[in-house]
Amino acid sequence: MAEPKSPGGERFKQLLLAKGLKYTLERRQIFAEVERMGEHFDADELFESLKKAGLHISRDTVYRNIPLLLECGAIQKSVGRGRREYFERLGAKGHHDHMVCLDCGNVIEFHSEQIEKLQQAICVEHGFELLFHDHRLFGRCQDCARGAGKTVSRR
Amino acid sequence: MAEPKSPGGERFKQLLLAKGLKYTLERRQIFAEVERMGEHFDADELFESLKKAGLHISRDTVYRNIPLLLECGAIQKSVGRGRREYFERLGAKGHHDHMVCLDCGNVIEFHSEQIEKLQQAICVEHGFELLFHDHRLFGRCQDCARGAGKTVSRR
DNA sequence: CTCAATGCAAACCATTTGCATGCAT
DNA sequence: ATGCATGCAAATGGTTTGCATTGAG
Repeated sequence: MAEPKSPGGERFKQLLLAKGLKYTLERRQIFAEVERMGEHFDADELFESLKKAGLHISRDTVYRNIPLLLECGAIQKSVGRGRREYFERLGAKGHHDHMVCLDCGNVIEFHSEQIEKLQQAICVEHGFELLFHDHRLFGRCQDCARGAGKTVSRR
Repeated sequence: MAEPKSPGGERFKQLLLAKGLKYTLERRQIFAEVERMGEHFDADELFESLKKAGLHISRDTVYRNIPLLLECGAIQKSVGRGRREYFERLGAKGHHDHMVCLDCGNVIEFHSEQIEKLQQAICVEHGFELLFHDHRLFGRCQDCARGAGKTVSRR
């Protein structure tokens, strides 16, 4: 099996190396699958995807490697429905954050270079090494704000 | 015990009435406790708070009433660390955000007026009515960064 | 060769649900 | 009276962990 050539793959490998962790076949496969995944997914969907691809990697291994994927910036936490933790691939599209409509559940993506920079500056101030972040704005989207407060649908 | 005089309390009562639900002592107490809670909390913290207040309301009842609190706008979903669902009192003032150390779990608070303003501006751009937000930075705090990264401690 | 990674199964634990009883309406 | 609400206990289900085995370095 070929070495991953994507820049993300390199970063993943570097992280493992730097931490003295092993660059196993499973990790390569999980990483590769992430790059094939849709934009949003949860741990179980990733696991199912691997299974469908004919690989036999246990769900546990997927779970155990998610922190590493987060740390190397391959994925970021995302907004999910229900109890599951949702993730999001950080592809060519790059990093972005979310506005979540509390009424209809709709998610709008946004990105602000300025905010990213301020964030980074704050971390430097505190001697904090920033690995990834989670920035969500909750409120009402244009449509729902117009339609004005009916029942607040949960879930 | 006096009737709740807060506007939120009225709204809560109205909602129950409108739905043909009962305005029980427990519901009154839960609601009152929410108004005394800090800005962010989870179901269990709310339950513990009630217990500390000398009331004997079961955890289940707290859980069962959270949807109603959401619906009447007393609280909104927030995001917290770990597996628990976090909530946030609406109308709470003085929002601050957090840096979470992935190694030691330590939480550092920060606040940036500039970021808040940029956030607000982005929302206006999208016609999004911002109610509250969640902004967390994950990484390694000064102490842990110095001690250098070995184990990927989760949690 | 050594220690970390994996798979399996069992454990966890926040949240949910079924059921009998208890109250608000 | 009527039927939703509560408390208890047991169930759920996503995630985590212990342990024996495998495999990367």
